[in-house]
Amino acid sequence: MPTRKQEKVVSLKEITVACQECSLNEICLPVGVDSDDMEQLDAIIDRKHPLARGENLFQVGDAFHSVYAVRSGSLKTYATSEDGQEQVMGFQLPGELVGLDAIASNVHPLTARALETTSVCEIPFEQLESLSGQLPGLRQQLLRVMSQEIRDDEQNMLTLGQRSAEERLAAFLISLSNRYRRRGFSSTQFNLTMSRGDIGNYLGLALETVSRLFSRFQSEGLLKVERRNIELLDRQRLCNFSSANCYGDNPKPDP
Amino acid sequence: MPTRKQEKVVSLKEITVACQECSLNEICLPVGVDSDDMEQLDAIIDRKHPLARGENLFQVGDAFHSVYAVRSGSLKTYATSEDGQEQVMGFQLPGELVGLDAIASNVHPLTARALETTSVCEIPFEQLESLSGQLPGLRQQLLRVMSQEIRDDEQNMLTLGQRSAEERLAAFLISLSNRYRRRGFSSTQFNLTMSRGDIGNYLGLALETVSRLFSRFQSEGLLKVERRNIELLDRQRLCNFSSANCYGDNPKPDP
DNA sequence: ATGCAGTTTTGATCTGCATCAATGCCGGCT
DNA sequence: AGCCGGCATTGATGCAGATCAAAACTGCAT
Repeated sequence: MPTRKQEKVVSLKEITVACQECSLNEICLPVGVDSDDMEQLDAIIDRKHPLARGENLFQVGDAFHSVYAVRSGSLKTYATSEDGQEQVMGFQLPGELVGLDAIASNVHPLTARALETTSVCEIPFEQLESLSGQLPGLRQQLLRVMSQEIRDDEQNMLTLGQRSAEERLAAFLISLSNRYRRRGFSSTQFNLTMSRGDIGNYLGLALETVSRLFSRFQSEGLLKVERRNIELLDRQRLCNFSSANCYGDNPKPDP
Repeated sequence: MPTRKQEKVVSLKEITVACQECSLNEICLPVGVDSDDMEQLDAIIDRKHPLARGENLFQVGDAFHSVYAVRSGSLKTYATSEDGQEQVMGFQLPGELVGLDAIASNVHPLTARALETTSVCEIPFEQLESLSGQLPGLRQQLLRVMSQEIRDDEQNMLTLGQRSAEERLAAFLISLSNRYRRRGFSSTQFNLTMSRGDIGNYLGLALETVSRLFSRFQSEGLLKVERRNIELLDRQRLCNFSSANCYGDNPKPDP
């Protein structure tokens, strides 16, 4: 996350912010839910106190009761195969939902771990589901969010299936950049909250390959990287590199 | 599909089968929907006449109006990148739904093409969505189906991200086998309705690699392959090969 | 400060699979 | 029947990226 200076000094006392006042309002579940309805949604949402870096929100095999929206910080989700190795499935930034993959089986198929101090909203699924029966806006939004997740996963399959290492990393950085911009953070300068190993694992690459590519991108003037701090210097060129469609990706420079 | 002798002689005249009488009833959307409710679901479903091999059900960029359930035959879904190359995202067998990835954007992000003569049920999404507001069973089932698709895509990411060519093909065959069994077909002998190229593309492999692996699996006594006809001879060993969890995969031999 | 553990970088080597190329096979069409 | 075009098999070669190895850096605890 871009700034995390305050993590240690902020009061751990829970500060309750209603959905209406939440700065993520516009990019979280409530999109498309009108304000009368939002009160009802708000009523079932539980704000938990923050997780420390390395703490698990839930683990593989845990019974499924709730989905979670990230309020601040970030998570990684990963599966563990029987031989013990991890496969990172995704990273969640503020405003994004986790746990939707557990609805079908009622058991979490992935572990969600905090990459930094992270707070989430807990949304009990049974209540969300039944509320969505009464509120068409909420129901539609829930379906849209799930559909988008399917879409994103398909995009990842494409990346893993036929992109080169360089294309994968470029696409990953552009995606992060877009997601940060959407949330009002800088899209050209941000902190990677995950390790090189996590990135490589997620992209199907060795961590050494990720590290080498960062060095090469830097030497080619595409970006500046210093440990986990990234500055994208030539977003356009990076975008071309990624062989993703970059339409509307670069509408205007950051504020 | 296992048997397709009748394709050419079957009457093209549409034979309407209500969901209640459909043999896919138990594995399609109606699962968990009681019979009173099913009549309502049935009323909005439109049975289209069959697609010929190579025909598209919908294409990239088409406006989204409906999701479809495969009744018989099979489809592949694929994206096309701007440089014109395909990425196969999945194969749909009878009882499976296509098009759920278009809800978020209202535009189909993939093309769905018939791999053989294929018939589908069209389910207008607006009606499905509003009906799901009234029928909790249907709503829950819809969420489960979407959640399962997210789950499956995650599984594919794992396969693409860190499995060897041999593990990928083994996992693919086991998955097909399971899906056929679920539908009441033989799980040990079936026809691949897709080309080697499609399989390779889907698995992130060159078609030559797929071909070589088939030959090798055959010489190792794992299976018998003759053109597109597959017979799994040692499902257990193949399953171990796939390094997927095979619990409950092999409960009993085929009838 | 100093030391230590985790992370990252960089270098050297190896290998699985892609790619290129050629031949064989089957099914459809005339 | 015989030809043609798409699909599949099989072989030879090359390379992107994995793996192995070691050094450098960062932050934390003493």
